[in-house]
Amino acid sequence: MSERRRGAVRSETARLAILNATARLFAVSGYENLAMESIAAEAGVAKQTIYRWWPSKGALVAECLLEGLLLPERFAMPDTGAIRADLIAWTTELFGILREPGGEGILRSLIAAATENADVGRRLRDALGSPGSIAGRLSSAVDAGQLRSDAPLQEISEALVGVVLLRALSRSIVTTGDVEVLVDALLAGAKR
Amino acid sequence: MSERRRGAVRSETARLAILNATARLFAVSGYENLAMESIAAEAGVAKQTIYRWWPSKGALVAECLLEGLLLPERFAMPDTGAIRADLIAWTTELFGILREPGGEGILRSLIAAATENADVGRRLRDALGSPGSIAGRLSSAVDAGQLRSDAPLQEISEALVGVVLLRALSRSIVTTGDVEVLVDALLAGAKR
Amino acid sequence: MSERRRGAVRSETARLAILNATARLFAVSGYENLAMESIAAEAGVAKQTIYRWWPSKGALVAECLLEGLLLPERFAMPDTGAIRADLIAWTTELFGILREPGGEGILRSLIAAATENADVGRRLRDALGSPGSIAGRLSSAVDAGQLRSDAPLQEISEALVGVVLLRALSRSIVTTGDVEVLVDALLAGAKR
Amino acid sequence: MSERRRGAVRSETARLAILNATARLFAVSGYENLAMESIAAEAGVAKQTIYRWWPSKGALVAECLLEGLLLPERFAMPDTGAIRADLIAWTTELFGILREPGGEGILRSLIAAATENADVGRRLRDALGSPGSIAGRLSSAVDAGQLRSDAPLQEISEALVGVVLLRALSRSIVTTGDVEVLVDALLAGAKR
DNA sequence: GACTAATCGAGACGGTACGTCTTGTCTTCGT
DNA sequence: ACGAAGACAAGACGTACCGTCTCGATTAGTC
Repeated sequence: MSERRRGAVRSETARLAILNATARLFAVSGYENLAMESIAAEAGVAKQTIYRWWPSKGALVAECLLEGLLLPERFAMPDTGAIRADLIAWTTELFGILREPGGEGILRSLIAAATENADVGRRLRDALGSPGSIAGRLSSAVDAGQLRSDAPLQEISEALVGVVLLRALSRSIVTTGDVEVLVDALLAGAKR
Repeated sequence: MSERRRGAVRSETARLAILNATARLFAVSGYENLAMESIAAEAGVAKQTIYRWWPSKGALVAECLLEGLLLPERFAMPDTGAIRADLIAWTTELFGILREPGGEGILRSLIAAATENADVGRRLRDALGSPGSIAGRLSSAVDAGQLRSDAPLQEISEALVGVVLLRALSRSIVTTGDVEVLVDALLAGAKR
Repeated sequence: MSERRRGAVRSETARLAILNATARLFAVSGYENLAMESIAAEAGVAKQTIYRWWPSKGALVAECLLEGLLLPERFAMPDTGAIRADLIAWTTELFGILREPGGEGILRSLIAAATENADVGRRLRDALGSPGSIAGRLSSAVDAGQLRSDAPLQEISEALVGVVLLRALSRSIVTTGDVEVLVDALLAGAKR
Repeated sequence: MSERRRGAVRSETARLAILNATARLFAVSGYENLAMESIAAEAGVAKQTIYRWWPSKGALVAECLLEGLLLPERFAMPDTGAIRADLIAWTTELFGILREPGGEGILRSLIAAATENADVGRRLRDALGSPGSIAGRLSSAVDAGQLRSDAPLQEISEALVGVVLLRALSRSIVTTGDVEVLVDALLAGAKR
């Protein structure tokens, strides 16, 4: 016996307008200067419609992140068979955000969001180093016999992403050579 | 002809009261909920006295950080001669913040401050992995012949600290075993 | 050819639930703090069901007033034959509202409703000084030869009620003696 | 020894801007539609500056009333020596508000304000029938021997004002003849 | 019995205003 | 000149209601 719901159904139009407005304003203003009132105005939506479905700015940004609206879609891990080259390519891409105009700000804004909202934190880690990307690639390298079967894949993933975060926070200049050194340092103990 | 300044001189009492009030409230409320008005009230000082000397909340927190008022004082790098054991001890200490009640919040608050203020970012990196601590220890291990002379010391430092940040942001549970695996992974390629 | 309407008929249950909920909440909250949403909730009714039948809060309160749900039922004008005594008794009863705990608030709330809604205004005047009560009693006193036939009955009625309103608005303390003085003042010119 | 205050002093400019903005918007919108945000905007003032000094819209309107910004300044009681003529002139003036375009709305708005705020109620009574005006005039008529010394001056005053309020609430049409009838009815028992 | 309309409870929606909070500047007086 | 006290403009916060609309269920004539 189904417990029938009653009343109007959630408007998908409004939901998408809100998420898109959030993504657009996030890119422009960053997390700190992102105002719920502006999101509502930009989305052509009442503030209460946002608060009805998301408890906080953090949760809203988290959902944007999950929907892939905040970060470029290019973080697919390549798989050419050569694990070192693939990692370097991927990490270079990742560091690339920091080199773009405004890219550093976006990443720092995401970090700021993550400090406020646990979901953003988890999704940030996953988005950058998700099972589908880095960890998966590493374990397929294990299968291919390129890495030792007891290599600390998780730690290597986290270290790579962690360095990116630290560089974003400390406003360090990122050079192209850094990537190779870092990848080699991390792979050193994992190679066969 | 002396270029003597005139008028009252900056009150050291007020300065210390402000810094201490900031540190106290920071520990209680975190960075986001830290209000300048509360700091002024807590310090028994006028708001203008804060703004006269610090341009923003971020700068104020940065100075607290620099003065060692925000983080426990125990991050001195040990030097027993055994680089692996020393790194494990130090990293365990570092991860220890995350395991303490409220410690995770403090670290996340510092990260939040770093996203807003470049000084905090730089000082956070230095406080956790400063030349005087980890980098210095690593280079003395090189001198002692324990690590290769071309070992990527900077990258190892940053990876260690980066992992701590990532764990703080993603609210991952930190186990004691993680530290050894991480240190071994990072030292693998650096050992002689 | 019957012009009969089709479809479900208006629910009397709902209508009564709404009126009763309105009366109940009006007594508790007053007119200003009376929310349509609360009425709907209290009545177990959808908001639309209210708006389908009443155009506004004012109209709803007006109907409550008309149905006698808002004011005590005791404003029947006595008719003992002695016009002065009857008027004093009735006016005392009227002033009595102001002396009861909360009664002043109810009257003020009705005045507030009257400022917004013409119907409430008219019904308030009629409810307090309707032909069936004060004006009728006065004209029967004329018939009985107690009052002059050209006595300004309407003005006397309005003055009595007006004084009650003014006292309610100005939060004046009402004493028992006031009533006699007032009635005598108003009857003075009307007596034979 | 004076307990000297410190800090900036209240800005008279802001105070006047707020009161004038309130009076202007009150005349246009009435009490119900008078928004604190509009007042702040119209006055070029922060909302907090209003709330710092007045606890509510009612209190703000009360002060406007006290400063004579809401009602025309013409309610001075004439004193030609003839009490009946003076009373008729004054009451006609008073009823005049109701005959003006918008005047009825202003009076009803004031009544609405009075239902919310005790000060407005008291000041409304005083503004319309203050000791300086009607009650004073009546007692000088007593001195002049035109009225009996035991005439219920207070009740006559209140009845006059009360009728005006009732007419405003019930949207009754006010004719010129009404005034004379009313005044005569009230003076009847007071004359020598 | 199918069709058509109107009602109902539920509740999402775009809006407006609320009263509070914090920021960073400015003003006043005392030291 | 500096400090405390604190008023100020600006503007975001999250909440409360408004009146409208959408949804599916139900009810009552009409065909």
